[in-house]
Amino acid sequence: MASLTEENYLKSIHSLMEKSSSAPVTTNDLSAAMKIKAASVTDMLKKLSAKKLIHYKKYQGVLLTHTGKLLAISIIRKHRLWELFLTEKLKFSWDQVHEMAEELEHVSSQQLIERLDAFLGHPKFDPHGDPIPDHNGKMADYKFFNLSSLTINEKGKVATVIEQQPSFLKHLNKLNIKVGTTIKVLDRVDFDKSLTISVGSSSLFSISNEIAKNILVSK
Amino acid sequence: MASLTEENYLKSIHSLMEKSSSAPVTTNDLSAAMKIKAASVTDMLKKLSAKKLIHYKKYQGVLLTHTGKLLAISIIRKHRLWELFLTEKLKFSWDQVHEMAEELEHVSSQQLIERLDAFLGHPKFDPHGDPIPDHNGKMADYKFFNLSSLTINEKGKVATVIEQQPSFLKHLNKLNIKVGTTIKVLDRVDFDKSLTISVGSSSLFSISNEIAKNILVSK
DNA sequence: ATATTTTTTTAGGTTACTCTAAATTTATTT
DNA sequence: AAATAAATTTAGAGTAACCTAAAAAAATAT
Repeated sequence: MASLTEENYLKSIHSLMEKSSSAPVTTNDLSAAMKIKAASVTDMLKKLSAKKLIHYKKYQGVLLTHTGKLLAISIIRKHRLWELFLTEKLKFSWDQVHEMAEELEHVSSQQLIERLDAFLGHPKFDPHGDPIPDHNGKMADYKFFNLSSLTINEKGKVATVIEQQPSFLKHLNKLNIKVGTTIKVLDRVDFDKSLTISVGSSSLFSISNEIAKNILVSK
Repeated sequence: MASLTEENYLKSIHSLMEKSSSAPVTTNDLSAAMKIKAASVTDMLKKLSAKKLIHYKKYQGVLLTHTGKLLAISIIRKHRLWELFLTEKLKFSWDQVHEMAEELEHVSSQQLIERLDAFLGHPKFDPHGDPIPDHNGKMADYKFFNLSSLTINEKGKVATVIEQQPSFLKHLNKLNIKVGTTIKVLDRVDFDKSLTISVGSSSLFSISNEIAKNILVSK
């Protein structure tokens, strides 16, 4: 239906709309975000408008139509599920996966993405803490932060975890880490990215990056 | 380096070369196989020749150069690994996976495919019994057949299995099925594709399609 | 309120890949 | 070995997505 290029435009429009509090997205915004010249953007906007995926009036910027938004969200869903697959199953670190997911998200099969979702256990957040839309496009309208991304002395409240295996959850129990626990990052070892953290108001210990990157916190 | 389209041409040339015992592949062969008009094929052959991926002389057909062959094999490697991922991890049946793999094989990251290979346990054969090239491009030069693809009254000798989990292998032990065992398909139930088979010269019983499709035989 | 700057669009061009129709080369038949 | 048929290539054109340069509209400044 929509070409790979069209999908990328829709995705960019969506993400710019999210940032700038639902104001119309301008041609220049898109040009800058996508690194494509404004004149080319105009061409594509006409095309997307003809397909009724965006609302577009000359010189007035764009908004997604309902259909356009659904399509954009379905691409975001694919992107985030693939990112999670890459980190959780193929053991990539969460800073390596974006570009690969940019390619994988355009694989068209709907069935594939539903099976992937099931394979991953219907996850709610990607490795960056961004919510994964469900197959109806519904998702949490907030974002968490990866514990391993906090700066030193930053605090966070545990919101959810990525890895859901019993062995991992049991380990968290042992460390007294559960949803709602406040964690403060006190130090980070450059070599292996392991963290020294304080949990709650008392205990203080070190955890590996492997563990940290599976914990999502709110700030 | 090579575009998606170029990759598809190389792949087609390779597979036609395999079939027709290394005779040069003709423009018409490619045109038929790829469903692209002969005139367009000629254009692309010039382009691939300029890139030194094929040996091409007007009216004489084409052969892959060394570089071209390596590239073709690397795409086949990706294709077959993705097929195996789709059947083994996402539980697709082996007749559903070809088209999806056609898309996935063009995802460019080399690292991704190496990790996928490791995740799948460095498999040697895809769900159709075709050998999977290793990361140097080496592979077995023969093909097996999936037990579930045999026709009734056909016999096969067990060559290898796809699923390598201990629980599966233990089950095969119980059934007295091992590499070298001769299996004859006596009946197939339409409803669930389960098979009635005779194993060796004596026992006769029924196995599910789930099991059959993980067994590769030579005829 | 006019002049200037910025943004956006139009006009015309390029590249990759495809097509049809016509011309050329090779293969086959008599 | 010439005539015919089949395969292949050339020529010319179309589409998608991009570009630069120039024109037009909107926003900003004086």
